[in-house]
Amino acid sequence: MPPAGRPGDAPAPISLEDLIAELRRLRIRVTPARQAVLTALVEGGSSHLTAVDLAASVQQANPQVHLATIYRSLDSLEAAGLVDHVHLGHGRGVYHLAHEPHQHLVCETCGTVVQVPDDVFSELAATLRRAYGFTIRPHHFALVGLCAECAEEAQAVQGARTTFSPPR
Amino acid sequence: MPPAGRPGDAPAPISLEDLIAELRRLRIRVTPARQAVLTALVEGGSSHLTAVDLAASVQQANPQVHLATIYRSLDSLEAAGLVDHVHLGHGRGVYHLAHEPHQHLVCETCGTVVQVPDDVFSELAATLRRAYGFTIRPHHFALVGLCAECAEEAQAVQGARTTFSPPR
DNA sequence: TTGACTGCAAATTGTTTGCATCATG
DNA sequence: CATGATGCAAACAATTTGCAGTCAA
Repeated sequence: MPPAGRPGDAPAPISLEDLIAELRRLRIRVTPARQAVLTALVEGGSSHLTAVDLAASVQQANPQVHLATIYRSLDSLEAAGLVDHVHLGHGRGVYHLAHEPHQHLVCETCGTVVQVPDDVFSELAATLRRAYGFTIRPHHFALVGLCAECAEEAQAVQGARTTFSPPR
Repeated sequence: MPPAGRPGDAPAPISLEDLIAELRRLRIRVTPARQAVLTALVEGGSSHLTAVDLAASVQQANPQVHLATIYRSLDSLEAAGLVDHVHLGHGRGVYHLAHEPHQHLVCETCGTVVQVPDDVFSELAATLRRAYGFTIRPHHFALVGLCAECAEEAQAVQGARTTFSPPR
């Protein structure tokens, strides 16, 4: 098990060159679009970028790259194992480099994303495998709930109907 | 948190009448559409119905009920706390009566849904609250992974590129 | 009676696809 | 040079919304 990261750990440094080398090794064509997407992801650090975010970023350097191409690039990069995408909430997916598996918690009130190290889930994963034969791959969906702040606030407003309005 | 159900509990029997009484108590109008949606959900038992499934079911008795109305009914029933919806995978949401909180595991290969009792998560929930101040509300998203069968199969095919193709 | 609910059509959002063209390996 | 990648427009699926008519309380 990797050493448990603390919240706020710096993202593991992976260079664009490494990623491109990896593509070459996998016999996956290194195209401008793919390079641009990877660049945007590397520059994005550990942030959570939607396809549209990535398109905006990519298009600063390559204005002609179409959103559809972004999606296709992401697909191939994901198939290659360089990229992961996660669903943070109703619909939109976000992408990040796959080199450091982590789980996401999203606050359904304010949209804050908390990253937690993978091993927090190891116990649950073991339980589920034992009891249900099910192997979770938890990275693909965020866990939804309330961040510290919003939970506190919710306490305060206690009594008002709890209508969940996740940021859309 | 309500008292945790035991693993394997039968779904608590809730009658249409109870649900409608609840609506009345909450001063929420009892309309044909809402009754029909509740009926479909009750009849559906513990299955996971999409809005379209529900529309089909509802429309057998009330053919004029529009899908948009199904969505609006579900919204109000959910706001009232009678219904929950969960995202099982890319996009589509499924609805069920809210009387028995449980977590969903979805196999990303075959789409099988496994329900697990809430209390399997209590430990994780405690950990996350302690370490991150985050209160998970896990019902809203399914945990994705591989069911026993598909995990086995994946073992067999080991070596082939793992391209995730969740049933869409 | 009246405000909440409904039907319908049309808009939105996020993502995918067909096809002709282009460029990597 | 062949295959796979791209740009574009158009298709898609799931969900939401504006509006005018209808109905539960």
